[in-house]
Amino acid sequence: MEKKIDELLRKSQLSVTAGRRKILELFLQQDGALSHGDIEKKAGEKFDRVTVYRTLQAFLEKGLIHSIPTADNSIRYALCSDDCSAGRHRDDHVHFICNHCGNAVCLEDVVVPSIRLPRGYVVQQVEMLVSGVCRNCAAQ
Amino acid sequence: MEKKIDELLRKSQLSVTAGRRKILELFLQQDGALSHGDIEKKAGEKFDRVTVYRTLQAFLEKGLIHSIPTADNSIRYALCSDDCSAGRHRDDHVHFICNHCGNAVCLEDVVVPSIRLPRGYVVQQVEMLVSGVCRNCAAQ
DNA sequence: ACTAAATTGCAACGGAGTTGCAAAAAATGT
DNA sequence: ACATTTTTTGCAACTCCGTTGCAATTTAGT
Repeated sequence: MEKKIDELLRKSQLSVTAGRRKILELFLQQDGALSHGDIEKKAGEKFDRVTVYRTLQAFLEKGLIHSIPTADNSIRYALCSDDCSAGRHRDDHVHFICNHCGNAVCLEDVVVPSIRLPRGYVVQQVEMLVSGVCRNCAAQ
Repeated sequence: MEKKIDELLRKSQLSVTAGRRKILELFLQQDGALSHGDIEKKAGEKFDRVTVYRTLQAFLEKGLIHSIPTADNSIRYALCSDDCSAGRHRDDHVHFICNHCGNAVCLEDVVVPSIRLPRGYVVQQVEMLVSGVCRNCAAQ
């Protein structure tokens, strides 16, 4: 695990530091998405707010994570799949947010359907955000 | 026009005030979506920030407008179609944001396609956000 | 191990959004 | 039209989020 984390960082051309290790570990332990606040809480008091911001920004730039916009204006982040990097970004899956537990997850298997826009529009990115009740919450 | 505005407000069970008239007018004059900041600028120095916040909140609650989440964490608001009200909300169209001019518009004619989620998930709302280049910007 | 480059923590700042409260304006009943 | 009640507004103050500059520390490369 330790190895894997350091490898991932190096592969993304990021210096290996305690903060980045810890934050990347949090993402790997979690199958859902994390907000800045989540990370600050889970990381304990060990890192400065600013470091968390800058780490997330670096991860974003290097294509380690991608951001998920939400209706309540609180951006979440989730690990990208292996074939993402700073250059190319494959991010064509649907995002789901549970209105009950608040968790956000990537539904990697659900591909965003293609759509036709009126003529004249150029499509660059499509984001599909589904909210409802997740599997865990619905089961209760 | 004046008449129409007052009627709309009354229909939504909102007291008619200068601020609400003005802000609703801005939405009617505009075919795109407006952010809080846009409204403050366009309304001039006439209204307090707080009034704008509270007005938007009131409009949201009464179903006059709906919010559009964006990737850059700046919520926009757009007029709802006529058949929306505090009770029922029909909001099944695609939203488009231009990366060039920054404008956000509702593509009322483009319906969000239905999707199948893995079993166990309960879908309550689907938001589809397309970004790219809008008709006006692409034409140049 | 040494040096250059990158990262971190701190302090400070600016912007966004919220709340309490008194003054002002709108709605209501007569 | 007027008085009363209810709602809305503006102000001040506050919190929270995110950013920036800078000095100190840590990492990477040789």
